[in-house]
Amino acid sequence: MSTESKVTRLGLPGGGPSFTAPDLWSSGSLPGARLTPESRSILAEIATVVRFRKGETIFQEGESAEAAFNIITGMVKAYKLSPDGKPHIIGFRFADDLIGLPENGRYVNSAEAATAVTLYKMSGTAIETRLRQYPSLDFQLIGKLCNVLHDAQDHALLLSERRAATKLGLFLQMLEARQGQEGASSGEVFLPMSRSDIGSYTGISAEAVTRALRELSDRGAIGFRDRRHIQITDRAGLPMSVADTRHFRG
Amino acid sequence: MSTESKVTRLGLPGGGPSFTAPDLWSSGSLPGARLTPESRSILAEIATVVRFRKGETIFQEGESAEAAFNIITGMVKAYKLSPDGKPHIIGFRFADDLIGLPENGRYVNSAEAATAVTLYKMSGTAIETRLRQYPSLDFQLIGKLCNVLHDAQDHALLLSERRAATKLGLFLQMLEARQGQEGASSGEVFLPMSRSDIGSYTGISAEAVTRALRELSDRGAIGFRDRRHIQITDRAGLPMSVADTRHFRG
DNA sequence: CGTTACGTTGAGGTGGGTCAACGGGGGTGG
DNA sequence: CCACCCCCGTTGACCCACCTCAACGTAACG
Repeated sequence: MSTESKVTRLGLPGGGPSFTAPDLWSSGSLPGARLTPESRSILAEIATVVRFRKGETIFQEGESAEAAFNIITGMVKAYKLSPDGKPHIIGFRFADDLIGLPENGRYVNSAEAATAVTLYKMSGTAIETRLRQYPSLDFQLIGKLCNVLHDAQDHALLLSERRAATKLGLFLQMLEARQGQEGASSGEVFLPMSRSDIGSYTGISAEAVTRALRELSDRGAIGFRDRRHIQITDRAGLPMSVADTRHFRG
Repeated sequence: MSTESKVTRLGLPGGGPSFTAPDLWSSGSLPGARLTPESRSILAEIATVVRFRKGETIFQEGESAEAAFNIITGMVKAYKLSPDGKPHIIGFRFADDLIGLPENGRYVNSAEAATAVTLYKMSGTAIETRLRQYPSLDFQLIGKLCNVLHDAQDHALLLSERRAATKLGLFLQMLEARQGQEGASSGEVFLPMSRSDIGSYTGISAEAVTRALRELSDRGAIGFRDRRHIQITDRAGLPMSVADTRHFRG
């Protein structure tokens, strides 16, 4: 299923795990500051590089959690199973993101490779040992967790919107912010995932995704370069889709 | 607005902050294990007790985060503002819960006292100092964060459900699990919050909350003792509200 | 070039939003 | 202690946005 290659401490591509960790109370450094070289070398001792092909399952909800992962390249879909058994996407994870954090020894969600991905794989028990030894390390982990938590809360806020166009507007803003971190904020958003995946994340059907994008396009808020590349032409117009369409009463 | 009382290290009611922290990889102890007496006394040094009356704001999204809070008694509503300015409840917090965790020095959501509440208030910079000194302390904090994150993901899963009755079923299950931790799992759920608050949390209107509860009642899944106390009479029947009502095609 | 999955568009049905009206309970002031 | 009031909860009526299904167009893959 997956290829796994042992690497030496010095041989890790990119110099070892590098998930970003914003500050907590002291807002000194910029959001997105990476692990210190020191921390990275500590984690590099226990990291291996693994690869998954598109569509492969990385881990599943409820499984005994033996390792956490740090994405090097590619995109990962994080999902949970609804009570009726259908999967719902709870997040898209990109380079530098940390996935596979457990609770009580078990994964709390599933993860699937949305594209071909390469990951650092770190044994949980080894991480735990290192955390107890190096205070600065888990301090950065706490910051990362706050970041993931923030994402989850934003997702919930998106899901509580009623109109499909508003959901898509927020979704595009989220993607732009993510992609803008690592390049010029060109105003163009890349959608690597399918309409169906977007629907699963935003809580609407794939058809409604198409129609909502068309609505935003008709409204002049966005433009299409192709089906996977969207230009944001009116950034302020994205979230306002609720207020002005609101049907007033006589 | 709020009463604040300095307390000595030994004088803290209950012996100091006591938020629960489940294990990460090593699933040795039960979920809900509290801080060790050692950790609590460390935090007790920097904790004060504060009180808020029902309806008072504890902190607001975007404010400079000077302190984190640990609930002693009462219930707190955590909410965020939608892009259109309306508040959406993202969680209900109870005794032992930790609130006010910041990102980049600012609160990421607002909190309001839903009942009269008493809290431990801990200065952020003091916590940060302690975390750097005592590795075991922030290790427990990491566990707590995973727990909060899990809650946020469950909330998102609830919001992605379409039928109101299913949302309410999941909501009742969540409340029962929370309340069951600290007492006999009597099958009775207490709803301290208003219908409107439930609607805000589940993403539906207050009227729809009433109708969904009635639907569950008609279905035999729940029974009413009064408007705030619900008996769960068919636990398995709560989540199935989607599948069986599903309109089939000919 | 065939096959398959994805994307789009259209038509019809429905769940829940919205508004309106009423009932009930708790708090306040007389 | 009672009267009043205001807010919460409930119920009904109507309508719209989105789900569902179906059909077709299109890109990706061998």
